[in-house]
Amino acid sequence: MTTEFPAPAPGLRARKKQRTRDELLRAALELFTSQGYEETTVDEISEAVQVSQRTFFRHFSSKEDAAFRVQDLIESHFVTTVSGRPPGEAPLEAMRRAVLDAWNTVGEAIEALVPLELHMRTYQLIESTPSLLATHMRRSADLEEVLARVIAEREGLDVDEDPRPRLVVAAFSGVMRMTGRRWGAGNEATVESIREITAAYLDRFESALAADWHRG
Amino acid sequence: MTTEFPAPAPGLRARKKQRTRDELLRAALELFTSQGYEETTVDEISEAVQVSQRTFFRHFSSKEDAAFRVQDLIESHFVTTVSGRPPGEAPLEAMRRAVLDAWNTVGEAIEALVPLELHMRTYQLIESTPSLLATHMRRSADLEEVLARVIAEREGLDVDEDPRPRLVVAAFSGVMRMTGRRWGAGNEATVESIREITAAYLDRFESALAADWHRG
DNA sequence: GAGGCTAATGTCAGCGGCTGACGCGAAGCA
DNA sequence: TGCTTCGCGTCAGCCGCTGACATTAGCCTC
Repeated sequence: MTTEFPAPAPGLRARKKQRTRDELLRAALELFTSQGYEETTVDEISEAVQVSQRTFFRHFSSKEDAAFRVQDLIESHFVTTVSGRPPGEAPLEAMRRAVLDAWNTVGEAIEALVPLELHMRTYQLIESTPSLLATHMRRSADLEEVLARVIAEREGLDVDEDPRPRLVVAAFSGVMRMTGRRWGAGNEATVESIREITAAYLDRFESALAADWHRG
Repeated sequence: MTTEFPAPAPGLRARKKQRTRDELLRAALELFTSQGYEETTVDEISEAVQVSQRTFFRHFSSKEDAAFRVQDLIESHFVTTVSGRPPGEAPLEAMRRAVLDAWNTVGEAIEALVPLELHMRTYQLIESTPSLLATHMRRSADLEEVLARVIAEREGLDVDEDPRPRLVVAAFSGVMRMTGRRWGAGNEATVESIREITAAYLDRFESALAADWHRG
């Protein structure tokens, strides 16, 4: 556990670097959420961490990059979880379980970067800031593509031949976007809250798909 | 027709202004499509029209604004057309007819701004430029909201009470986004081509919705 | 543990998008 | 004709972002 193979005990330099990165991220999100994204200057962020502006851009490719850093983590976490679902599950079921699972386990991973509550506020900010929302939507489209390929592979399908993987993912993503929006608009900025909303929407969605629409 | 109420015969100054605006738009799109959006400088655009950079920003709130000016026209044209459909038509049918109608009539309106073919190339550019695509998707979401309200009003529904308007519009928009993408990826950059693709996709979509899925 | 090597940061100069302030000259109007 | 308006040019400046070079502090080897 101390000096093993996959953990080559990062040296002081690496740790310092990581610390700077973390502090920059925290300061950025704190400033973004407290005074607005557009209103926050990269100079302000760097100054808050006592670092030059250039250093900020060495750690984050852009101001937006900082805003979406935690999302990166969450999304890759989700993709990994989906990939790990047993092959027997139907695609929608796998994604449903994966997203609920993910919300249970991703918390501590987030917490290692920034306080969970800070991320929740950041997400609300993304939903309410036009330029960030635009990027968020494009990123979601990218994620859909990745998911479609994962699902296609699970089912042994060619994503360019069979439209169903993309369709399932599109429907699922639609529901997820809806929940994200609904949650972002509300006041319950907690993980439990988003888990609940997600579960509720997915349940309704799936039962609506499965039910006989021509009966009650 | 000459000096009527809604057309107060624009004076020389107004015409000059309009001319400058048109030239700027054309030059911008021409440069965007020929050398790329990010690679084009506002200075280049202004210089091509022999005006100061400041003048560009007096006519366009941003570089992006120029890229989406024609889209603005098309979208408002489409919304107007939908609003004008007879109330008897079902929502999906109204939107289907509106979009096909719109493609027939919007051509000359576009042509009044820029050559049609230039707009077609611009659309393809939007689809293939990340930052523009992001904005495009956010704009589509805004348009969905507007459409949902139009549909809700047609049907005498409250858009915040009944989810169906938003659902229908979401499904319709999904199909439209798909056609836009497919068309943008292809080589047939003509209005006829996009009209054909649109009609084909909508037909398949509607029949898929209407058909009995449990029979061949 | 003294040397050189390297990686993280600071500094500086500069580009491109965008804005406010001010002045000018031409179009509109009395 | 003279006054007003308004479209435009100019200038200065902020902010996001980048390349180039200097500096220093961790590290690595002898």
